Amino acid sequence: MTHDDNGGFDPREFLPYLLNQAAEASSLEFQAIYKARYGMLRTEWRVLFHLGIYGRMTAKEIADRATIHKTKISRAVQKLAGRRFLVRERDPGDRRREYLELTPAGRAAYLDLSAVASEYEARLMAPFTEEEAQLLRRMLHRLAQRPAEP
Amino acid sequence: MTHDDNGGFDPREFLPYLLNQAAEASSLEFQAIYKARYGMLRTEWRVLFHLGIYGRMTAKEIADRATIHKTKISRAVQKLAGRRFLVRERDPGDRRREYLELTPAGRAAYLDLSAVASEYEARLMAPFTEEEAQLLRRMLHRLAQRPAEP
DNA sequence: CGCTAACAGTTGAATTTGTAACTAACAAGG
DNA sequence: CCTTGTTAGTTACAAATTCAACTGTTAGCG
Repeated sequence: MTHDDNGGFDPREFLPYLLNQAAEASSLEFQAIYKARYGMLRTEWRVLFHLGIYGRMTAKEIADRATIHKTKISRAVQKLAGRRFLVRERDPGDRRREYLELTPAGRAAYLDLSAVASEYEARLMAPFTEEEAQLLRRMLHRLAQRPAEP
Repeated sequence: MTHDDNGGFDPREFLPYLLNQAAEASSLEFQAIYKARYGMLRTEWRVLFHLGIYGRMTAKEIADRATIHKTKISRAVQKLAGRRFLVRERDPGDRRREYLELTPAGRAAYLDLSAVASEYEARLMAPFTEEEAQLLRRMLHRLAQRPAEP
């Protein structure tokens, strides 16, 4: 043997690595769609989706829900506002905060893309049974919880 | 309701999104370790691991096995070589190719990190049964297969 | 009040990544 | 040999991401 045998540890079976590969592969195709149709980046459609689903909210709220850094949100919001997909409105009660809301154009894009996402997801899950799919979701949710800092 | 209800579609349940969150959360802690101890980036430790496990091989072989773009490999190899974690040796039979091999320092880093990775993985999987863990792996492998282009 | 700390959001500079084009080496057919 | 095509690996430039510092605003508290 020309190399170490470290107890059968295989980097291709390392969970964070596997998760990464699956995540990348599974977003590739969908990414191509929102990029081609609306020139959006990933963070942009995430913001769009959050506003589409939950309605009017601030950048901070989106950042917390989606666990996206605030600078990414800030830049995504700028682009979406520039394309008239959303409007910003300062909160009169707390002038640091700014409410974001989709315009009709933004809503149309959201509806279009969420329909595509739905079909896409169905195709991704097609090889699995309903039980498997549910278990997968549960496990991913569990893994996504960041361990608390002391 | 102040927003659209799009057939119950929730971005937080969208599979590519969930995979991403889980992947990010699960690599965060480990990333901090190899970054702090060895100043490595993700691609760098992947290259290190591959060489540690499979021994001497070329950049192309690593790229194929790990599905990492060759430019990333190239830059990772440069950094690892600069830190004397690996040595490069041109193949006399085909002078385009270059064999990569860990130095003792590289091997030490690999052994250290693979031990950490092993424990880390065990902790990640601890909440699940053995059957669940195996199913998760199978599903991730399946999802990671990119659909063939026509 | 008046001071300090915290917060929402933005910006600029440094890193990192992605895309394309490039060099150097080999291979195969005429 | 000599073109044409392919491969391994590198580099240059643009795009995206990260990190730190910044503005403006509110909150807490002596």
